[in-house]
Amino acid sequence: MSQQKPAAGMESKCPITSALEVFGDKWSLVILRDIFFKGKNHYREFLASPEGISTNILASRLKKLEAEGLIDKRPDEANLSSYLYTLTDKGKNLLPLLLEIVKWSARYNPQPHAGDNIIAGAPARLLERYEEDREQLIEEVLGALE
Amino acid sequence: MSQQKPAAGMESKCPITSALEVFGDKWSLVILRDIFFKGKNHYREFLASPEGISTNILASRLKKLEAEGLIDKRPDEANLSSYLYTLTDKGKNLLPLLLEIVKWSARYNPQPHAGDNIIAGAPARLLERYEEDREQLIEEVLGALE
DNA sequence: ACTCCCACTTGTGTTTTGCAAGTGCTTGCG
DNA sequence: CGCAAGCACTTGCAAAACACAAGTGGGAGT
Repeated sequence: MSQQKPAAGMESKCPITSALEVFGDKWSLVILRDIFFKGKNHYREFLASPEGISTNILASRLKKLEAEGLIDKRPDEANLSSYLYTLTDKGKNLLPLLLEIVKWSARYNPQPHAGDNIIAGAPARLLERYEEDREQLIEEVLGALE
Repeated sequence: MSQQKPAAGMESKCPITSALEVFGDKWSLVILRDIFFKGKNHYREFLASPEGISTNILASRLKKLEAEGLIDKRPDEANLSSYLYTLTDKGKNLLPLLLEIVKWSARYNPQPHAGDNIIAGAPARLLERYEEDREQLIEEVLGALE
């Protein structure tokens, strides 16, 4: 079920192409960002993101991300009528990629000033730390997910 | 500063969202990959990639990438009826991001064996070098673009 | 002048996405 | 219990993006 294999008879693909098949769409990385940097875990929280993902697209993306093994879905013990979406190791290992995106974007697509989230709100400090001590920053962000 | 709610039509965007608006589609990174790793520079070369991009989509992506300042378009001095598409500095600085994708993909989406391109063909060696001496690898790939 | 090659554009059908509304299960409350 | 409210979706339909095939116009070669 969680096994990912190249379809039979399929041309072998380059790493970039196969990665794009997993998260190379408009919404997957936004969802992962919400988990990594905003501490979101619920369907309703992803829906509330300012980008405004549609309910059907969100549902299908969560299903796909789970099928690809990037996230796990389980009942929320604290609220039995809802579910928790959390990163698997495979998903967590996308953090360096996300940080490279933030780094590039901070350099070339500077934003005026944003409010209430770690990456939009404090990219400069985050990136400073990224340059200084990348590994520890990664550990720290991952630690905050628990 | 005061926290700013996303006002109608003018919400401040996070670095990830704004980056995805630039290259977060099915084809942009494939085109950039062709330039970075396959040394391609012509419309017809991008068209010949095994992924099979459509002519209209390729044209629109090249236009968009140029508009975003990731690539330059200029006449090919060696063949005046065609154009060269080359990376700008802004585009070149996406290399670390591409390499992170390759790294993640090599780890979690392993490919059997591929033929004739640097990343699909020799990801292991490339990534070994990435771990050992990231900066020099980046310099080297960029140097090969000249 | 005629034919290639080249970088596109145009037209048409299909797939993906966006939006609004609805569904079914669960929970809290009188 | 009965009922409303919250939750995670699903469904139906319109709009947009995309794939595919064909065509266009300019330049170069012969």
